[in-house]
Formats: sequence, structure tokens, C-alpha cells
Amino acid sequence: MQLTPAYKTIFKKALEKSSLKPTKQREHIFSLILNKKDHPTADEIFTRSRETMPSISLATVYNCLETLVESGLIRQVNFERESTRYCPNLKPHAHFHCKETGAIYDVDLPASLFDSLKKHLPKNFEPEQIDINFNGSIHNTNNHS
Amino acid sequence: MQLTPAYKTIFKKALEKSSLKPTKQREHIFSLILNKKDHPTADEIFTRSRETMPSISLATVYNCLETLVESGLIRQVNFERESTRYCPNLKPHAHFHCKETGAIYDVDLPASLFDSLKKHLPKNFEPEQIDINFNGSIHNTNNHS
DNA sequence: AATTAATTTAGAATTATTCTAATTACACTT
DNA sequence: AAGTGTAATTAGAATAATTCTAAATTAATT
Repeated sequence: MQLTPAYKTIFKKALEKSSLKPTKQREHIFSLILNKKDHPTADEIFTRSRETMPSISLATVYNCLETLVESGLIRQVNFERESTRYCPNLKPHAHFHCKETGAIYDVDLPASLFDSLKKHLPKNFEPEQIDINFNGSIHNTNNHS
Repeated sequence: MQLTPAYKTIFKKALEKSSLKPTKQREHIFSLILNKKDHPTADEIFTRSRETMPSISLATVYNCLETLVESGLIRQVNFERESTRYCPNLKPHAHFHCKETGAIYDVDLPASLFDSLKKHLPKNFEPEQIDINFNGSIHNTNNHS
């Protein structure tokens, strides 16, 4: 679990901007999320972290995730009242939640779609974040090939 | 807290379709949500319910809300990991969550926007529900009038 | 009225997350 | 290199929304 030099710079810059320190734990958790692009929960991240950093605590995982979100390095994803999940994809996208398997998929969307959504807000509403979540199922395409 | 005859019919029909019974408690909670179109939490609904139905229990409120959602009579709204809120507006719309006051506003959207969102899904993804949530703040328009 | 299944109820249990207070690590000065 | 001050980490307790459990009640049907 290592950050590439490029990401290491991004990581340090983002934290410095909020005068937060680039600690071992924060870097470790950031690299874990970057290197396996699923949408893990805090608890899953805790379990994965301990494999290579056995002394880390669950509270630290929660703390680090909070600072990474604040710094804009990762995003939170919430479906209904399930555990919060974390996502390193910072491009404009939505999420699809399969109600059968519980899996979450990124769905890339053009920025223009987000813009046209914003147009429907009253003029004095200032959105900072737009979350688009699909809930449904995934059909098995038996295409007889 | 009374349902109009028209809503009473809608209420009964919707429950019958899932072979659920139109009980006093379910009707009471449905009418409470319809008559005050904010976005109350289960606990707020519990408190309001007790004013006119003092014997109702919190578990029943949760049970009733679940059946009303299943029957398609109301919608759930979730913001981050705050308490689930409930919404009687069944027209296609999004929600705006003000991070300063915590208030939630309905934002009407044309059905066409939901359609164009769906076009970005892989063909075998079948969405049942699309949630669009704005998070931000509301600017004070000091228009010197 | 009797039967059966669904619903309600109170309170216990669960679970994700946050809080608390103590310890540790780090940056900066001397 | 030692001392100082602030931020971060840690373990475990606390919180809060929700779900579960088992008993009691209600409603629909024979």
C-alpha cells in the first residue's frame, strides 16, 4: 500500500490547505481506498488497515476518513441508512445500488447534466454537493451467445 | 387529522394491493404526514401522533411508516446519516438540504430529467428509485427593495 | 361466537458512529 | 539534543436511530 509520488503530492497539498497533518494513518487509509476502488465501509477499511498497520484503532479510521472527506480527497456515499461508504472517484458521477447484492457501481455522468439539475433550483440556493443515487437491480442479460 | 374521502380511497387501495390492513394507526400517520408537508423524522411523527392518539408506540410508528413506504403512499428521504425523513410528495422531485438550518426543500424536476439520467446506465441496470439530493446553503437575497 | 392471521405494543437488543480523557507524535524553539 | 505546545491517535464508554422479540390486541372470516 503505497501512494505514487503524484498522489503523495496531492495528498499533502490537500491536507496542508486545511492545516491538517499528513500522518502515517491518514496516508495509509487514503492509499487503501485508492488502491481498491470498491466502496468500503469504515469497518471494512478498519479491517484492511490492520493487515498492514495492526495498531490502528477504529476511532482513528473514523477520524481519518472525516479529514480525508473534508480535504476533498475522497467522497462519502450513503444509501438509505446503511453504513457510510467511501469513494476515491472525484469525477462527476452517480451511484447505482443493487438491492439484491448490495453492490455499488459508479455511473459516470457528463458535467452538463449536473449543470442542468442546478438550473431547477431557486436562485438563492447554493448547492455544494449533488448526490444522485439509483436503487434497483441488475438484469442478467442471457444473450444466448 | 382526517383524510379526505379521495385520499381515504387511495389509502385503502394502496394497502389492499399488498394485502395490508388499513388500520387506525396507519391512517393516522398517513394523514399526519399529508397534512403538514414538511419532512418529519419518525420521532417527530411519533410525538405528533401522541397528541391525538396517545396510546401509539414508537415501534408502531416505525412499522406504519415502513408499510406506507412499501405501499408507495409516501417516500423516504435520507441525508447523510441523519434520521430518515418522510415525504408525501410523489411527483418527480429532488431534495435540497440546507446545511445551516437542516431544513429540507422539495425541488420539482421535469420527468424528462430523470429519463436522461437513466440513459447513462448500462442496459441491464434497472433502477426502481432515483434519489437526487442537493446539499448546500441558502443565500440571503438582500434586494434592497 | 370461534378461529386465524395480522398488527400493535413495551421494552430489550443492535449497530454505526461519536465522544472522552489519556497517551503519543510531531514541529518549533532554545 | 532537550523542552514546549499543539494536533493526532487510542481504547473504551456513550449515544441514538432503528430493529427485534414475545406477548397482547385487533380485525377479518368462517
